[in-house]
Amino acid sequence: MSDREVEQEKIKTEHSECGGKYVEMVKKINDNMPCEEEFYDLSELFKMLGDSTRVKILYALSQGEMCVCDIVELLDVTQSAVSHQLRLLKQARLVKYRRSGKSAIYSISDDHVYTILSMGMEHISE
Amino acid sequence: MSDREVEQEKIKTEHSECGGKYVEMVKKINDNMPCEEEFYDLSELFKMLGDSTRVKILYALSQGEMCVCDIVELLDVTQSAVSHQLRLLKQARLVKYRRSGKSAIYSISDDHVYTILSMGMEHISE
DNA sequence: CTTTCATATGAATATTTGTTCATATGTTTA
DNA sequence: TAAACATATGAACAAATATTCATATGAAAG
Repeated sequence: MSDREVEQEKIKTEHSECGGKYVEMVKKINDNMPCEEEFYDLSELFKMLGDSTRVKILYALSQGEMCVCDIVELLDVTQSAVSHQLRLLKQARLVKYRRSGKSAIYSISDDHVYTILSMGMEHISE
Repeated sequence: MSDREVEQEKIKTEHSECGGKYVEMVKKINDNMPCEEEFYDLSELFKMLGDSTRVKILYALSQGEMCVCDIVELLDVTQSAVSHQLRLLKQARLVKYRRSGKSAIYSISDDHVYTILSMGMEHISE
């Protein structure tokens, strides 16, 4: 009996306590549950959007590419703080950048980011 | 001169240092910038999705309503932890619940939540 | 009315995270 | 090459957060 089957048995038996109304459904969901890593990645993605400084940066960049000092002006945040957050956003591949002379020009890395942001904005305006 | 106008002047003058290529754009964006509160709410929303326990809970509930002990079975998390997280999700109005006998039955509070989740999942599978 | 089951919650703890400060890197201009 | 500017980064600190443990509440069954 595989670990998975053992787990299934556990659900069938132990779970019957609380009415058992949802046991079958839970069993079915359990079979199609995304793996740990997917949930981790998903939460990491949202975590990046879960800070107001970063969300402001992303909003700004959603209006067009700009350099770090533009962002510093636009938001009321230290250059250092912006730079640290940009590094995180870059690591998460939510933004990309290129150098142009003394400046570093940042931009949103793909449209998905913009879509998720808009979805969020739509949601909160209710 | 209003505070806003003073701010505008600051952008025009101080900002000209770094090339000035984006000054006009930044000025324009600054005019249409959502307020602090909106950014706060937006980041709070995403913060709720930015934890793997909560994201698992929401995924589970996206498959259908279920009681706390179902969630505990499905995820590998303590009943206490689930309960604490459900409280946060409830406060953020991402889930709602009703009582049924001894059980508390939770469900996703509206379709937006499901949409945002799906968007996220789509994004990470690249 | 006492016991049992399902859920909630407060306090404590450990970890994560964001900002600040100082300073380093890299690029242009004088 | 030195000075000025734009950005990046390491270390330290403070604040926020997630889990655990113990226990409380609340509902149903005996």
